[in-house]
Amino acid sequence: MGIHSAHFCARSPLKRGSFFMAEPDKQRGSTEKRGRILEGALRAFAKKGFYNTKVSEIASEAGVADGTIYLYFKNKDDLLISLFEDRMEWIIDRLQTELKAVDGGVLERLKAFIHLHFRLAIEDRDLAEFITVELRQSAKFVKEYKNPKFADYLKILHGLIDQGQSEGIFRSDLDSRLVGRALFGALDEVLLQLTLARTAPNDVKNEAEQISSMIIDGLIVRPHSTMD
Amino acid sequence: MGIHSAHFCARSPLKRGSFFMAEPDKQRGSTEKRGRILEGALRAFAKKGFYNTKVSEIASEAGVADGTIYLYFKNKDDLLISLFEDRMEWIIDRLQTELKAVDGGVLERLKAFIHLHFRLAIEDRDLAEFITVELRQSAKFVKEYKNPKFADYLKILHGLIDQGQSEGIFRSDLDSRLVGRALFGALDEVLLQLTLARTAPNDVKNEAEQISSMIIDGLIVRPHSTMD
Amino acid sequence: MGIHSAHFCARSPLKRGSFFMAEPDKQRGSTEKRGRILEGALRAFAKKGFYNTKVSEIASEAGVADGTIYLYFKNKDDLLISLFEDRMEWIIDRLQTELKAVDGGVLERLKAFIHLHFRLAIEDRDLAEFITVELRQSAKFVKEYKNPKFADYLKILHGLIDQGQSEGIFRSDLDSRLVGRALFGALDEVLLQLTLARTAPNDVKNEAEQISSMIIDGLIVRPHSTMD
Amino acid sequence: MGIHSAHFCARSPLKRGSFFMAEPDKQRGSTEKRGRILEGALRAFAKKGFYNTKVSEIASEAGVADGTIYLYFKNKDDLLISLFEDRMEWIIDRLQTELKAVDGGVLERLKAFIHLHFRLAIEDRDLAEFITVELRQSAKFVKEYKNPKFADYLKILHGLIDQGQSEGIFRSDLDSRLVGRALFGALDEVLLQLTLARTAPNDVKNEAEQISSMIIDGLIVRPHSTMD
DNA sequence: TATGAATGAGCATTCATTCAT
DNA sequence: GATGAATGAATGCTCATTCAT
Repeated sequence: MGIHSAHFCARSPLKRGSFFMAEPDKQRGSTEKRGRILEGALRAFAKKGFYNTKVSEIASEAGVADGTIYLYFKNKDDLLISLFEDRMEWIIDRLQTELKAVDGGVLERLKAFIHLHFRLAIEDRDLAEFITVELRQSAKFVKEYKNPKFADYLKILHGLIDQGQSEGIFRSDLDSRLVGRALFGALDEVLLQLTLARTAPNDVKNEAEQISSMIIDGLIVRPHSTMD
Repeated sequence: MGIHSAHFCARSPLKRGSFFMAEPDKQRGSTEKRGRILEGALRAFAKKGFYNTKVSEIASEAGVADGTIYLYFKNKDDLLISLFEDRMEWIIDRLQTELKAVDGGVLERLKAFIHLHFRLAIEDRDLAEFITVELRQSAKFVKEYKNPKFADYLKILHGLIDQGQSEGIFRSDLDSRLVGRALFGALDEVLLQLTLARTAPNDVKNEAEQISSMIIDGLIVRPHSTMD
Repeated sequence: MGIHSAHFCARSPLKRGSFFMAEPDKQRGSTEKRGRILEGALRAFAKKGFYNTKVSEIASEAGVADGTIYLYFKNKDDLLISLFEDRMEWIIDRLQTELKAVDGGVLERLKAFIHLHFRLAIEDRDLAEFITVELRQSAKFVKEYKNPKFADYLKILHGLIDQGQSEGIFRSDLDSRLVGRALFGALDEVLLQLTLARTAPNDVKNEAEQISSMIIDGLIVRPHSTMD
Repeated sequence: MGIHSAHFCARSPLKRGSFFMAEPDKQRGSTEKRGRILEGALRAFAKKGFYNTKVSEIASEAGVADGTIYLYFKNKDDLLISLFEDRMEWIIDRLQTELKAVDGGVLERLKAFIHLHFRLAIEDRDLAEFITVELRQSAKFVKEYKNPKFADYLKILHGLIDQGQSEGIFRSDLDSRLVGRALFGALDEVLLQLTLARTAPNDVKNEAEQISSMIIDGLIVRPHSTMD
């Protein structure tokens, strides 16, 4: 994981900075252990996939005992779901922060969205592999989990499109939810290849540009649409 | 499976053309059983996913004994891979046939490709679910399977883009392989939603139009690109 | 199997030499097939042991279909037992014939017995391995089989000792059944080594001499016994 | 198993000698469980043979769960091999201890060896049955196990013969390894009968005397050998 | 809290036996 | 009789989960 791993823990671990180490310590110790388990799970799931990863492997990646995992998570499924929630929450937070900082209109923010999507993947390959590969399976087969955080993620995309449409920048003959889906699918599939092939960061940036260009050009209003 | 199931068997089931039923009969008997098992597996995998499907469930879906499966497939992994090969082969055959029949240029053929992609999904929902959900996992975690048939599929898409580029119809500043991937990703993700939501066929057609329109418009050469 | 294999089939396969091949053919065909299965089983059991040998392996060794085996034997256990019966019967026949031909007293016949025991093992290594390795297991665990043919074999040995005792040549303070057992055990164990090590025939003869000498010298009446 | 079972555990169970029961406790707990499993396996193998014994039967004999067995042994084969190692080690230890205590020459020690051999069998019938019946099969068919502990056992016997030969007490025209084998074979076969027939201890002692006498008299140097 | 030994339900796979041809 | 595809009961082993310490 390395340098960036701490960034990926949504449950802000130590924002208080109290002067006393008495009782908060235990709190932090716990939270830190929970975080270690999630990191271990991420690493393991990225490497071997959810179904091929043993709970004991996660434990050893995390440096805790098998049983400890069950102090923080109900079961293996819950661990997977929690990992999604945690990472997606972090991703969403970051997306929103960075999008807010974008200086420009909807078009620039959509481009920023796409570039950030790829940038996150470069920063944490394990996370990228995990999400690209496990998201579909788990959404469908891990109990009845509805993956609300992923829905939130899509809502951001969807919102951008909506806004562009109401501002008259994007074609309004397209269903914004559909466009969001398609865009996510395109990004996700390309990312899958990038992570599996362990493409170099520079190339990744280039690919992001291309995807961005291809999609955007298809979305902007123009005199003669090819809509048949 | 129903009406269309027969269409999805790549091993052409009736090659005989002889007037006598002498020896082909035995051949067909076992080919048919192999086919039944593949169908059962498809149904079961679509319903519960590869890892949650028991071999005995596949057997009972197929109407054969558990042990029979091992007469036709080495193990559960091999069954999954064989199912991919078989269905992808069939899809590719059909794609090629229908694309050849398209009256028009590259643009029309790309549109036809997209429509056919969705049409196939409507014809066999189980197949659509199976491919959208299991393709990624298995490509990565089922032994070292490299999924050559899927590569063939992508090659068709990739070839269309290439041709469009050399004919000056599509932007040549885009990497055709990347575009192919992105397009597949968009189609696949949208299909995933359609199948999971069990969307009505009419809406599917409409969605295909939109995706087609959105993508195409981004690919054609126009005076002012937004390429940043 | 080779040259000697035919010798080991107790059910005399074709001693008649009739001029007509009409109906005897079927008879002989059957008997011959039964013999082939027994030979295949012997080879397979010698190579991999009863429990590690699949019925289908026996079938393929014998050049028949799996199901054919069940036309001649009730089940796998029965095949094992029949093989014992058949081979032991043959061995016993040969022992009795050769012992009858021995020119000399009990002492010479006991020596001949020991030599023949080893000689048979050299003639058919598979048979030797089969009997040394499988006899104990099967005697104990294959149903309630009491191995009457093996009892017959021991009776010959036992009878020789008895006779020697009543003739005053062998010590009569020893239980003849016990001596028989011990002698068989010694021969059997040494043979086990010989067959596993694939010792050359010449050495085998030498070892037979030694065993014979060692045992005999302990059995004959002498002025000062070490009986404690 | 009963009274004597504890004796048969080679891993010396009480190495502590400390006054405190602090840390050895855990150690002993798992060693004890390993021991219970070996005892259960011995009982089960003696009763039904290796191939007819289910792992779950061993578990229930040992009073542990099926899975527990795999915490201590790699698989069923490993359990068998471990059982051999453990029991043979114990037997060898005891043989060496008792032989060292023998007051007398090689002759007395050989007699002691034979008597101890039988005595051990009476003390633990299951062990006797297990070794007499399973030794051969397993040596040959359980993986590539070479049974080094059994080789050690034979070495003791072999060493006794060697010593007797160099002291001029035993005939030196016999190969000591061959004599060792033959002697073991005789003892083993007689033991097989004794255990299967559940002979009374008194008779066993008598039989040991006879075997001992028969063999010894054949080994000592005498003016007129029958070596032919 | 934390541990990790113990549990036992669960499952892929095998293989002796059957039976339609 | 002969075949060998089909059967399905049987079983070794795994691994998520528990719980005594």
